[in-house]
Amino acid sequence: MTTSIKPTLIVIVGPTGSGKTDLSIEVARHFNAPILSADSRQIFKGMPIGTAQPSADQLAAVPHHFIASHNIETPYTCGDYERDALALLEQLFKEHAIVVAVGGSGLYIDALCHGMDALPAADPQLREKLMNRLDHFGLENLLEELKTLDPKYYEQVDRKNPKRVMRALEVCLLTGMPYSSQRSGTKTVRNFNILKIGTLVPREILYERIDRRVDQMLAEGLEAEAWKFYPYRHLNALQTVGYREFFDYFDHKYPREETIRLIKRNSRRYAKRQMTWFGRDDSIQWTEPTDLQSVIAIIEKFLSSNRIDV
RNA sequence: GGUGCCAUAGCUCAGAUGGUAGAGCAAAGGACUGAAAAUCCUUGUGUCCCCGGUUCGAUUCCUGGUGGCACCA
Repeated sequence: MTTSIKPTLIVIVGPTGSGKTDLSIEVARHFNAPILSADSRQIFKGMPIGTAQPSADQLAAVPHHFIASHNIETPYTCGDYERDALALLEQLFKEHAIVVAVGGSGLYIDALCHGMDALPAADPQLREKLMNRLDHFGLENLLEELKTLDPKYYEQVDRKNPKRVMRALEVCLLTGMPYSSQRSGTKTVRNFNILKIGTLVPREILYERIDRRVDQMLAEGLEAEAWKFYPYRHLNALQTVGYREFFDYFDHKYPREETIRLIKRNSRRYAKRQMTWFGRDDSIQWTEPTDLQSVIAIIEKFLSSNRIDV
């Protein structure tokens, strides 16, 4: 007896190195679901080692979307992701009751699950102008204009963070309206159910795993992968842990040993930031990622409570 | 075995003519609406090796231990 056929998106989140990928494959296989990646870096082509993309076997085992699908030279943002992912989901839900989303990019997860406000996308020319102003006249100069155009946001913005200030100013200038007046602060309700599962690993163990994984990446040829991108190092896609440190190494800023230390350290710091981000989302159910049975139990319970027939 | 030097934060070390101490690195906490693996904010965590002595007061000076390093044997 099936009444509701509202499809379900199972969202697996967690810090880097916590076992999201392996878990997502298992869950996807168990429910015969495709995988939608929510990772701002794995989406790019040519970065399999540095971004720890799923292995060839894993990619063959379950259909994946948004893995190695985009070119590094084409800028891609969370807004693009929301649009593209929703369009894809609409297609996938025609064939599947369940889709598994996995990723560590908190903003992408939020864009997917709750939507972004209808703000204008970045305007490359304006952004360059603002960056020039920042370089020549300093952040104060930008803040002064923001204070005039959007006093409300000026009060709440992180005034030491150039990216925040520039984006706010950018929106004001692009729309002729205050940035703050266009931020709804509300979450879009999707026409599919969402279950968020977080991969919980004790920090000490996670950090050890990150260190080991970096060693593994090096053994697999991270340096050569980074070297290949050296000419493209200024692209946003390459502002990525593992590559940046090698770029500096190629510029002889520090020895190789230091490069490795920094990659490990920065990966740990990245994981920490992810934990902070996901930690405040109380809709996430945290579980031990290696305990597949309990993860499946959580999902089954959710499905039955939402009266979904699989 | 002898002599000398050292012992302070997780690590490397600084310091106070005696008033319970601070840098770098590491780390921790946080923010986050089209760059998000980005960007930004905050925070010093301490039996100053141990037992005594001098002193109003010792992590600081002194005796003796213990551990480490160097040199001489």
